[in-house]
Amino acid sequence: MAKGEARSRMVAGAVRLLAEKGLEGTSFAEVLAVTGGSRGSTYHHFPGGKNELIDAALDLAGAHASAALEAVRGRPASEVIAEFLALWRHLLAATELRAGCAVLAVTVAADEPDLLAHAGRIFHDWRDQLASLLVEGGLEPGRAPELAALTIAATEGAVALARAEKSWEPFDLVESFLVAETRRASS
Amino acid sequence: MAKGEARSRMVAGAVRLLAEKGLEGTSFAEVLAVTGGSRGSTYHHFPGGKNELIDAALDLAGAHASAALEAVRGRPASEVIAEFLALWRHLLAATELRAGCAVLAVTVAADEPDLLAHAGRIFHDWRDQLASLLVEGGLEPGRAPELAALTIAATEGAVALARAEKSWEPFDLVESFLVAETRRASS
DNA sequence: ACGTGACTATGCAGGTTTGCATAGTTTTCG
DNA sequence: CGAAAACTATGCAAACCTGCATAGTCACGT
Repeated sequence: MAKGEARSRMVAGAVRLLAEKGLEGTSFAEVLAVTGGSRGSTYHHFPGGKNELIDAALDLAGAHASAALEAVRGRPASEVIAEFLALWRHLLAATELRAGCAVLAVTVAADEPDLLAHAGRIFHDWRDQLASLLVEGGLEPGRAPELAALTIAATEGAVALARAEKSWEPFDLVESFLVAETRRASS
Repeated sequence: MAKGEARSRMVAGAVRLLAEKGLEGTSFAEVLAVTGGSRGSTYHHFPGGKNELIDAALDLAGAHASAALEAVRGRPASEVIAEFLALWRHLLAATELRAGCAVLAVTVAADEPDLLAHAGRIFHDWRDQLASLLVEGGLEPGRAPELAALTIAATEGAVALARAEKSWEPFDLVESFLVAETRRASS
């Protein structure tokens, strides 16, 4: 195995487990059962213990969405919003509505203030980045922070509702509203 | 102590702990530390174990919001939306942005399908009830399911973002948009 | 008064989790 | 080649959780 690959696989596995089973369901034992690593090397890869694993997973999840958004910089605002929703649609589809957002999972179960603050930074970064993309996509600058916050909040909630209800309906309704509203506001 | 009071107190304590510490943070030990009951009587009050406690907590949390909504039946749609948001604003204010939604906490951490389905039923009931209130409040019936789903999803997300960022900004932005949009759509 | 059901008090068993120790193996690089 | 660094393998301790057992106490109704 290449250098550091075991660590990377564990971090990716932690993101998946956070999304599907929540923070407490993301134990080292579960992560290793998914990634196949060795129990004894956990504190070699993560001297900071579980918090270091979760921190790395939050960064990976945050960077994943951030990179996907950056790929549509310059496109019309409604396409930017559609891309953000497509990210979550793919996650729901790939897991048959079983997975949600890893950052949200940490937010609602965080026992340590550090983890909660880390999740908060990622949400804040997403809002800033999305607002900037919306402005570049033709949205009136004064409305961008509002629509960015609404989109992220509504999408996170819609993913959770779809998971719990085991139905695409909440997600579909929220998606069509957000895309239509953005089109109206940026035309 | 009156008959059944210990049980009721434990259920209420479970709602608070779910909102602040998530599903796994809501252990019998934690609940009893908050409500003051006795460890030995847990399986007297809850023969079904922890799942019975969480089920009861979900019902209480669901009924609480449902009753508050029912109290504004007949009022204009924008006031109905404002009331729903006020529910969560009070929770955030009372806990200095530390608590969130108990139903969402179960959704993202549920290990048992039964608990997830129970959370889903509550979300679905909220959507149905809110849509009906919006129609009675003057909203065009075709738009009610969409606006109900958007409001619940966006509010759940906004509460989570506000908690994580320790800032009222996401909640304020989402609230002002939803109220304004409802006013536009129902005038 | 008395019995029954509701409740308390204490404790235990089996499992899981984190964090670490100790020893052995593989990889990498000079 | 040879040594250092990276990694594996196994296991252990302290803490926690759930679920239950056992015994004792209180309250209420008849």
